[in-house]
Amino acid sequence: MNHADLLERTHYCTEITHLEPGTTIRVAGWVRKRRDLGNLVFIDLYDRSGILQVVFDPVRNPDLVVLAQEMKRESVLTVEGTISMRPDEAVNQSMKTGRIELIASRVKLHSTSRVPPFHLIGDQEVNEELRLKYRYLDLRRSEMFRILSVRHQTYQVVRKFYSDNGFIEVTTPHLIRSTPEGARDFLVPSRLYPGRCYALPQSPQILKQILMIGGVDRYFQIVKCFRDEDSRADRQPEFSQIDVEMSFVTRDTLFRIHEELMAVVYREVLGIEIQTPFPRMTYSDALVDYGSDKPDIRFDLKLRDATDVLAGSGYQLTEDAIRNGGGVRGVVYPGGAGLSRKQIGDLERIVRSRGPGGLITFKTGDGGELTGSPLGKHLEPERRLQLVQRFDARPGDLICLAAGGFEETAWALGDLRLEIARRGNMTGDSLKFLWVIDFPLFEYVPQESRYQAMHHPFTAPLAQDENLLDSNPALCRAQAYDLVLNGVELGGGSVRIFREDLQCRIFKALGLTKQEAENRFGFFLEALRYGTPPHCGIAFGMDRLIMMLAGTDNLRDVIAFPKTLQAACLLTNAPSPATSEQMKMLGLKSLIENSGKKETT
RNA sequence: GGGGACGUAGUUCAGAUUGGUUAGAACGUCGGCCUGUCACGCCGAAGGUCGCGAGUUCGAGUCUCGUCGUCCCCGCCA
Repeated sequence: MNHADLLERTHYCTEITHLEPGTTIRVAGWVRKRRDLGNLVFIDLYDRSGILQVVFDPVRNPDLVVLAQEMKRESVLTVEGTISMRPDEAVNQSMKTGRIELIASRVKLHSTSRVPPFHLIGDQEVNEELRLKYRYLDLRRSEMFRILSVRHQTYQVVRKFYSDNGFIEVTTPHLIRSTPEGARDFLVPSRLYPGRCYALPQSPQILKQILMIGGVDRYFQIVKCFRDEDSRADRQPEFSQIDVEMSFVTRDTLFRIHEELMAVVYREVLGIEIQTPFPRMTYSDALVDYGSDKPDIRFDLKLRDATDVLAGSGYQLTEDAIRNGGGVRGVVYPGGAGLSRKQIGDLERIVRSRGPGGLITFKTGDGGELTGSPLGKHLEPERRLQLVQRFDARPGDLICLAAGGFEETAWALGDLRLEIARRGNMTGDSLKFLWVIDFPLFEYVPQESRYQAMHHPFTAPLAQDENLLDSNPALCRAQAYDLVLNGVELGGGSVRIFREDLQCRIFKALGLTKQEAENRFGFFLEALRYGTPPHCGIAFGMDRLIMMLAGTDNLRDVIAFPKTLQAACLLTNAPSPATSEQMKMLGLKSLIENSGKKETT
């Protein structure tokens, strides 16, 4: 019985548990599964809320049974029926609607479906390539809707929070002028100006600062950003940021506001209370203690320096490192003395990939004695004891040492520290927020023999380091900060430069001539001359924040239509070749014979 | 730009170390039976360019080279 007038639902499938048995309702959705017992037919109907069992009973409605028996998976229906309590023996405890069912009385079959190319139910892992190609089917899985829902709630909470705090959301353009430094730009060729291009924003950085000069005072935006760099599991070429800028406030006020933002988001979205204020750590301490600029402080495992203990041992690896101005640092692997040679080899590979020539490991015995490294032979009992004490190593632990320059050993041991914690399941389920502050203003690029801005070139130096700008830029620290959660960088920002003279000194330290600075940032330098308020800002990776909230480790899962690692969209087959007409209109000529790789179908 | 893993039925995977008859399983699909199922059950059937292309060989899913695609990492990502 196809009832043409049946379309709109009165309830979502699972939002009926409060209704009285006997109530007539209409639900609409997809056939997830059919169980045909010959005459009696059950259909699991689902919509975004979940599953409801619909009963087609030959006694009450024999015509409907025939229809139900032909119903394919993923067919689309509206069903009218009455809510009924299930017989006691037929109650399904594992379903939200397991105590009730819908006795169908009228049904409209809206559309049918081909057999889906992958299983929409069950725990079976599905090839992500297929999921992305048939994203609309993937999105029908309840887990995907849950994540979309978390994302939606986060957007609402964030917008309300800023609005309540006097921020206004301003939309900035996506077709902007390319400003060098930073990531590779996505370019959009101009038709009206053949040969010229717009760039898609890597972030609205300069525009939001100009909004401050424009007196907006408190700005925010949830905005798409584009960076033409290689992807990672936690990086997409196109991503969303919560972008913020505010005038006439200190860094501490910005911190307080955003601690509150995180608290509100976790409270409203997940019902979790988090503790504020967040601890702060300097970049320098982070590197020394954790070998990272985004330390995961859910566990301790601090790095320790053992240079003084080992100096003069006569062991070549460590002696060379110390002679070359480096040192020996290490981290302890609790209970790691039982590791096999192969397992230790895996650890060594992590260290080597960051630079140090090798990993020196000592197993701590019951009596505190050390075994397992040729370095041991070079150490007097006194020094061995010092080493054990330096690392607070207990019997059964493994002391892991790396020798080399400070930075390379720090980063290497930082990676090792994370691996040790991962293997030891040491992270628990806590949420550890952390501000990392006082980043270096510049980093040296050896290949180009010049400095480049670590954050971006509009970041203010620490006041007390300003005099280092000309004399020793490498030591100059910035008023830049990152917010880190459980070792994941959620966002970062800085106090900005608002004086033209200081901005010019920065450009000079970056090796830009007056002319070059004028060419690249002239409009911005001009703006700075017209009364710029002291201001600061921050930007959060919206997708990463949602990853954390949703508890997934794949950024693609929190984006409705993500790109692959090769920056392709498998659903739409973007990018696609431009037609010769399009190219001509834009004044472009391709150097590639067939406009690149073949398009897949 | 570099390194690594993977690609076999619609899906998830075996088969590859040792090249050799007709490439298997589960789920799904199709047909039949079944009135309380919910991983329904029972009986039966169909379904394969072993990603693609070369090469070695009497013979290649298996070995070699190339290529395409997906994932992971380094570089890169102010």
